[in-house]
Amino acid sequence: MNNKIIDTPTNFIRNIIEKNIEAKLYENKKWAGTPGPKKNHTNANEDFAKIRTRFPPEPNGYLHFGHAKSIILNFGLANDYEGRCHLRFDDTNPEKENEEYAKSIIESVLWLGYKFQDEVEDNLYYASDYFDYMYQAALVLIQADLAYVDKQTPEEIRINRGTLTEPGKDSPYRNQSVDENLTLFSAMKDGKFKDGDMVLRAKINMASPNINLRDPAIYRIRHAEHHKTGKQWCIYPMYTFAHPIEDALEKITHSICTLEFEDQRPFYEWVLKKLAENDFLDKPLPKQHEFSRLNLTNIVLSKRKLIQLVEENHVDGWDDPRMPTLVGAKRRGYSPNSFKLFMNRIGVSKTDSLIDYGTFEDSVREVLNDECDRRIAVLNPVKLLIENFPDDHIELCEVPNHPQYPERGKRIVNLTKELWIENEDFQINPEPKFFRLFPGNTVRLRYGFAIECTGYETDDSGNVVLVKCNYLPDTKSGTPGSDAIKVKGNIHWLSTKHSINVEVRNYDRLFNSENPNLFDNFLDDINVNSVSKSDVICEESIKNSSPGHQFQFERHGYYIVDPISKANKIVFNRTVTLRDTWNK
RNA sequence: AGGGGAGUCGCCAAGCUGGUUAAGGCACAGGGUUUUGAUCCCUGCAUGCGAAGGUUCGAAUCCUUCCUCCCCUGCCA
Repeated sequence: MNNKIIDTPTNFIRNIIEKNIEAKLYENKKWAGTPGPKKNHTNANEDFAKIRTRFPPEPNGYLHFGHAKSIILNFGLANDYEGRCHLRFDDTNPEKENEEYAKSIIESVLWLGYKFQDEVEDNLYYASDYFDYMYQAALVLIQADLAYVDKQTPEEIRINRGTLTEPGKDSPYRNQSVDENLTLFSAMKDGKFKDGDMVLRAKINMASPNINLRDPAIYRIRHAEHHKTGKQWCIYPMYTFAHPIEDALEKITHSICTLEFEDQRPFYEWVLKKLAENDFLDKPLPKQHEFSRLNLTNIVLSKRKLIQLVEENHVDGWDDPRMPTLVGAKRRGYSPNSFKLFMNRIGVSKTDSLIDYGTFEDSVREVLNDECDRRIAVLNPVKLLIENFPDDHIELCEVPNHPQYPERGKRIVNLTKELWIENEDFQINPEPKFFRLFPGNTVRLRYGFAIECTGYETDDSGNVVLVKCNYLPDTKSGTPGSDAIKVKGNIHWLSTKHSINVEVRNYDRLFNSENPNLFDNFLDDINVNSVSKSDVICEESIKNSSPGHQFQFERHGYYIVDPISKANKIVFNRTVTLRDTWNK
């Protein structure tokens, strides 16, 4: 089990890294201990980290399952190849980002079990900490006549960019002098212009078949307050310009992103190459590699749609256990190891894929089977009366916490004359192959006695309200006589006098169809029955559990104590049911 | 239509500098163990690698043509 979580199968990125290491690409890689341009690193020692990767979220939302894939990939690579993985906030757009998101992101990465700060170094970074460097990098490009300030309106820029099949047209400002560009860019920085008045553009090729190379904008004017730098800046670098620089300053070796950035790679390389040629950055330069993003059935993972679900109250907040966010997963009981096992199972490639949600749930079951102690709960109770049982007798039954791990200990559950059993465990007229309770049949009360069903009572509408039985005195579990009688059925039970009520919340898929994104409006596909609440009977030992405690309710599934639980009312979220092949 | 990617079993995914019978996982089917119809353990599961040609003693791996799907025309990331 552990090995399945730790041992990651090979993939194309690991192959690249191994080839790079073998080619001694990073033998003389310098690292000053903190990020910086070439002058900071040249006299530093060789980097002790064999490779460096990074997870670079924008702090404008909560992390979701897709991010988990990236986190596990990047941190996993660093761990496996004696490297380091940086957590870097890509906060280059002041209008969308804030500290609350950043805080939650940090918590989620830690929750998954990854560290970016230790006694050796602190690798928590903000792109906004590099704004000075980025400004310098822009100046380097302008001075090399590789960037210019464009006074065209956004509309003009759009029109002159051309189309997918037609080349663009050069801006009338494209051949401004270096001095003019320097003056203008400086004025931009000093707040002399309004948002959108002008923009700094890289000078590459307006006729490139790759639209991303048609003089992309690299700096824009935004008179906005930044969550980290306040009002210090009114110009901000674009992602496409900032990202390669961030990577290079941090001496990242492998910059791993999703497929939609493939077209961007030539520009990523252009920026690095030009800045290295002009002595701003040192080698080895980072290399970008792209993998396909995670797609799962019956959920949505686009940030826009997740925001909509929350803001329009289709769910109860970002951490609603139905949400495919990491904060939601935590409440739902999807443990970090579940994610790791799942990611190892699906692998990393460049193929577009759509993975069945059931595959994820299977990984959850496999991990939770090991991680969770067992408890007893009767979800849908009906009374069972043991007619030949002494009225006030309490039989103490030893119950193991985990059938495969005796070292996890045992607990005592009280057996009495009147019990709760599962409604589904009794049938008046048993269907074929049903081997639980029915009149005349013998089953075992799990960890207790074998019983024989002697009859039942119904109410006026024919519902069974009481099942009657006799117990077989010499059959108690763990005693020599217990094996004397063989039964096929094994049902769980709880004493009506020694049990407590708890609330259980059952969750189902948030969307009805495999791919809600195919709907004109994905909300039309929402599953209106994705949550149901019920009161259930639980064994007494559960009352000392606190939020985050997770159990398997035997024969049912995995459940986790929710933070909204009160002392007198514990609330459980159902993580996932057990596999059930009975109905197949 | 221009550019960039991808197509190997129901779902993933190795292999792809050509050379044993095309790894592995999940799912599925059958059998065994089991005081959870759970877990666990066995066994089975692509003469086939998007299609058609070609090169070769030999091709999923090389060449040609074709087909399908995804991404790109933000002063978002």
